[in-house]
Amino acid sequence: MTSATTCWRRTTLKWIIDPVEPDWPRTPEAAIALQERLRPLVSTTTDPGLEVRAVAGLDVGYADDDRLAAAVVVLDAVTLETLDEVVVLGTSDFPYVPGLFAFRELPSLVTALDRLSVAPDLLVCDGQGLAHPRRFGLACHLGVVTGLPSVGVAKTPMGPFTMPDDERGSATDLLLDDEVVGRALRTRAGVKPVFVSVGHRLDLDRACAEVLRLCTEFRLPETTRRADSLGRLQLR
DNA sequence: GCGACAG
DNA sequence: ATCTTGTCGC
Repeated sequence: MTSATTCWRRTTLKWIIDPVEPDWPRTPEAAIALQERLRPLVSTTTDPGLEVRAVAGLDVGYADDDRLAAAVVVLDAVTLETLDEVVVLGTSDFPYVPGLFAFRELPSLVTALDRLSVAPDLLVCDGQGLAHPRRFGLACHLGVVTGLPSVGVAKTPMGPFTMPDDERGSATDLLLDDEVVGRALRTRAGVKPVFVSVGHRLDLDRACAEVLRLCTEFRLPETTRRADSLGRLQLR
């Protein structure tokens, strides 16, 4: 059982849901059951007073063996100055299964988040949020367990989509089972779009606006890029 | 049944 | 995810 409304550890972040203990799934069946149990907790509305000052970028890099590096960077949302960084070395215990991606990366990411000394206002995750077969991708899972607003930014879509216009900022709906689950967002002209979906405590418009704001120079948000290079560096 | 399927 | 050279363009 997940123990609700208790702190997992007492640090910068207070965990709304016990993130991994004691019943962390070890089988696909148990993982799907946990997703379906947590899915109703997802919120798609933005707090009226939400101000994103500190943005966290999360990414996991893999080595040749079964080692991985979970990296979290916290940036000033305006200046993009680094406020905090944490890297955690771990192993991949759960196989990569589409739809269960979170179970591979979430434990190490949670450990990294727990070691932050600056609390972020928003989590920018490398993967899907609601654009997921059970509407509970990595970004939703991280959002729900931390209680923080979160957004998923994926490099490839889960399903078919229509290509947005070439202009930066243009977007098209991402549909799954006749339902809008996110957007294909052009973050830079002449470059493939990214696939944005709500994770938690955010509406889709705001999610896209926050992502666009972080894509100052490249296709991917600066948060994701920094976390990626930090993890890559630590793996060597 | 078969293929597709975030990283 | 990761393995990689060159190449086009700002």
